[in-house]
Amino acid sequence: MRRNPERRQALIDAAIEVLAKEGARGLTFRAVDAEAAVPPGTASNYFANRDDLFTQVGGRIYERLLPDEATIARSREGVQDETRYAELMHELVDRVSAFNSGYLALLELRLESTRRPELRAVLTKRIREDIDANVGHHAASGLPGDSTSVVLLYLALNWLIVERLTLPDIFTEQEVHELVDAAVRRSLNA
Amino acid sequence: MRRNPERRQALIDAAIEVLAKEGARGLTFRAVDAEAAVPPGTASNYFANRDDLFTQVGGRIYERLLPDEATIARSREGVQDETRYAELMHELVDRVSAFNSGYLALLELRLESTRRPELRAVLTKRIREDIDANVGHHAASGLPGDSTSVVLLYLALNWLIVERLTLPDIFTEQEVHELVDAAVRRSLNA
DNA sequence: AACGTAGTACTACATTTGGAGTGGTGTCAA
DNA sequence: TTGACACCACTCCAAATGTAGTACTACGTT
Repeated sequence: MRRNPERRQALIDAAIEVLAKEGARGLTFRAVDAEAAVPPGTASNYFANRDDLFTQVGGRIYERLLPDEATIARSREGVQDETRYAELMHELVDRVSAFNSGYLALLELRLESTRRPELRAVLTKRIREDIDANVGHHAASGLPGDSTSVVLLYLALNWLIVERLTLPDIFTEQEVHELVDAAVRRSLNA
Repeated sequence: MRRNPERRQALIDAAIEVLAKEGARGLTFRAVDAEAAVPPGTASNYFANRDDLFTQVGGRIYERLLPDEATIARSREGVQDETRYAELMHELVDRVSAFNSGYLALLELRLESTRRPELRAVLTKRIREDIDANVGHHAASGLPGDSTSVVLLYLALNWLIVERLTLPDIFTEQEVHELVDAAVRRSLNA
């Protein structure tokens, strides 16, 4: 088992792209090698088996989807009212949609996790933490709404992103925009 | 190309199970043969190629997820108020969750459709029709809320089902129940 | 009632594909 | 000089495809 951490990370990031492009079943050592532009056989040296590869990707993917420090800091600026909330949610949807392959890869992982208990455990942990962090962050921010608002928004926006990424012709850009606004407005109404 | 319609349907239904169990990449002629308990090579005779198989499954899956006539008729009975609406949404979530493999298969198809234009066209058409039908049905029912309510509910409940099917430990049964109630209540608040 | 035919089911096989894993060699740096 | 890693090549294995050939069944014809 090789230990070079940069190379390992590069392989995992390549695996994310492969997942998005080829699907879970297409995530093979050889495909990762090709995507990362390293010689065939390399991924074999870095991951014990496919299960291991999936689990490591599951551990990493979430880091890449979350906003960075600067973005989080920026989100705390300005008046924290409903309009601001909507603005933040638009940014969120755009940011996630922009890292297209990351989100698709996460969906692939979710489906794959129905067959891989270890992966499921990793994802469950990460996602629970994320939801809790969102609720906590919201509570501390002074933004309107309660914890149920946060979760309802989480639900609606997630599917909106799925819809946009998998079947982009269902909703127009305009409709997506209006739906984000409506989701914010109505979620906040306790 | 064989024509026996019952056999074809049995193969497609088997394909749905395979999709849910093995994922999109695992949907092979041989796997369908095995799942349908027919001799190997049979599926080859019924579908021109994998693309054809995907497309035909995409055409059928939605029929199996939609409520039957009796259920629709029943949904129109009684007072059509917010409480009733919530009741119907609980039934919806339970019904879809119960046909577990169907919903997972649809998710697999969505992801696969990013790679198969023909499949994407079929799914887009079906899902547009479904959303429009829901909006129309809602308008005629006398239930409270506007068309945006219907779509927001569609978004939130879809992801709630995804969450429940792929990572069942994220929300408890109790939380799922409360989220459905909250989603109905808040979506209706224009 | 016997026959012929068409469509389908079943079986077997030849071929292709692609991936896993490993061992050997080269290279670089401590 | 030694150890860790990159690179490359080769073998083995598993699985799927598509089709050719045979058997069965139902139905229409005479």
